[in-house]
Amino acid sequence: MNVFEHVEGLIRAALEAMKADGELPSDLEVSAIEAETPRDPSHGDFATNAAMVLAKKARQKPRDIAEKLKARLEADPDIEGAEVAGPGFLNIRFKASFWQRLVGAILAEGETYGRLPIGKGTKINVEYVSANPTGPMHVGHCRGAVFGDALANLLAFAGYDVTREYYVNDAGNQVDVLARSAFLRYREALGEDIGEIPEGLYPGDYLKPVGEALAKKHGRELLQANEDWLPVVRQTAIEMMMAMIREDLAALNIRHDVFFSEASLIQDGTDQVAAAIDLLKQKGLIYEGRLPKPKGHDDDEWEDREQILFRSTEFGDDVDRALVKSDGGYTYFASDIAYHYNKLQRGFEQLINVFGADHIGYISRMKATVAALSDRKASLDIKICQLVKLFRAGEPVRMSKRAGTFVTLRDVVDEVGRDPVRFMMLYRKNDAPLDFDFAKVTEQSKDNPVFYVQYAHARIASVFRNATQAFPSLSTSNEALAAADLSKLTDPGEIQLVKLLGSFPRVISGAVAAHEPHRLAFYLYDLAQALHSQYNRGNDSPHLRFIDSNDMGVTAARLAIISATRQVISSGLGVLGVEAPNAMR
RNA sequence: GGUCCCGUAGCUCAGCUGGAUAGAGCAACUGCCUUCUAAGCAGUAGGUCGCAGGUUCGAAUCCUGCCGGGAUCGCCA
Repeated sequence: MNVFEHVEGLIRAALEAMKADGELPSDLEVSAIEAETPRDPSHGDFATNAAMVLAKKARQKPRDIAEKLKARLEADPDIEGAEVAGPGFLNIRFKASFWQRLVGAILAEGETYGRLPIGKGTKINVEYVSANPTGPMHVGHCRGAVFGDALANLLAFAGYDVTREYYVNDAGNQVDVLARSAFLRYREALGEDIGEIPEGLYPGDYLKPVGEALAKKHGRELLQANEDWLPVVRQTAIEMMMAMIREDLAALNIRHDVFFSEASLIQDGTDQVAAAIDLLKQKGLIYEGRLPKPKGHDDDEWEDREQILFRSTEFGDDVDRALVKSDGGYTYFASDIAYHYNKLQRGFEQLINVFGADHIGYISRMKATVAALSDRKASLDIKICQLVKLFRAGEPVRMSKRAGTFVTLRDVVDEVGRDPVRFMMLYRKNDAPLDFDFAKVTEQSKDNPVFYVQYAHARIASVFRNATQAFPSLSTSNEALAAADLSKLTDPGEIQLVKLLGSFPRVISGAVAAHEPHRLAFYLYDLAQALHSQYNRGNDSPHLRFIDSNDMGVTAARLAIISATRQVISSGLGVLGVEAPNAMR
């Protein structure tokens, strides 16, 4: 049950009735009206802008429409009353019985509460992380990883058919550099003194195991003068790097469905890059020409040359893009075109890419690509995760790959734990920069929203443990609690909590539409706050405690509320990929 | 110089794609522990939503121009 849809339905029905009775023009379009929760609780449970939205087309004053709508709605048995306010708002107040019933409805829906049928099985591809397989992931990758994963969870929760995908950049220069770096470690593993790792190669110790594995498997047979060994070493190195990356992701509870190899685009005699470019050529979007020299930095290496270009400007990009390098190979962008063509061919109607802030400049060309390849039919949304600044007790953590002082994703997860990392990464809008302080994230206090939300869940579990002791005969299943006499729920704080539970589906639908999981994190914080608040009222006023040892009936009704609350917190944390514990340590 | 993001309370940030008197957490001040786990709660104080125009019943939100901060700027991945 989605209370907002329910209320909007009531309003639309009332408007239709008004049309039928001639109070509104019969051809009036009514779909734009909305119900929302007023900021000020004294304005009632819901406010609708219907009168103001319709006033112009109906050629009536907003307040007049609102008055007529008020009369219609007040006939509804669930509605306590309505008032016309301000320029034409209609504030609607529901009876307590309506909210009491909602508790039962949420319990009846159980785990499916909030799982809106928005996605309807739409095939959607979420590509995230996609870190180069040349070393361990650093903290910068962490945010995109968590964000992408939570977004994928969110979409799945809302009924999309989600594929979680990782694009492996296993072609091109960087993986050759990786191979050469690993080859040095191989020689080292065979007993050679390799000295300092030369500039331009990867110096990290993490390649030592690769060298050892190569030595073990191949002995000395790779020691050749020419570089025939390169493909072998490269493949082993990439495989071992990807294994390491998968492990790191698993530490964050992240598992992708597809690891898509860039190299596979041009393997086994097929050239998907050429095929994708051919398609664009057929659409008249490929031509040979010159690009203007980019301003801003004066490099002497600029070479004005005739090259093969994709007319991305036709789809909103600010300059056409090169597809073939001066050495004859495809550009990275050309591979990207092929890769996204491949995604489209696999039947995805919607694509989402999660990028780091350093890729902002690629948004318009990628959108142009998908628009061109799909004749503007498929949608591509690109979510940017801004940089994460690390702090340790207020001091920024300086990182340098050379000095070996860069902080890996694994370091962070091992130090502060999976749940705090995930929640903190999500407790901020994705395109806002994030300060991540080890001290604060590790602190188990109210300063830290993770524990605050988890504690609400644990506290409910604790109350249930106590309740079954106080009333051994009381059945605490959702079914039994839903059947309790919920009319005993009359305290304003209790009703307030129910109202908040009622807005869960709306939070989900908003977060899904905007592709913004952080909204859910903030909602859960609010919900936890309402729970703690009501719990604490019981300290000041014992008759408000969830457990009234003299009254099993009222206890059952209150357990119904907090059981529904537990359900929503559990579902919400589940989407965020954070554990919902039954006890805090 | 071009493009994109950000600018909201002393600090860190929300603000439900245009709604009413702009919210939360820290920090400050005032209360509350023989507790259904105080890892908490209630309250007070704190804002010209960067600036100036525009769009309309209505703008923190949309448009334009400035100011300030950041990212990025053929062929690299």
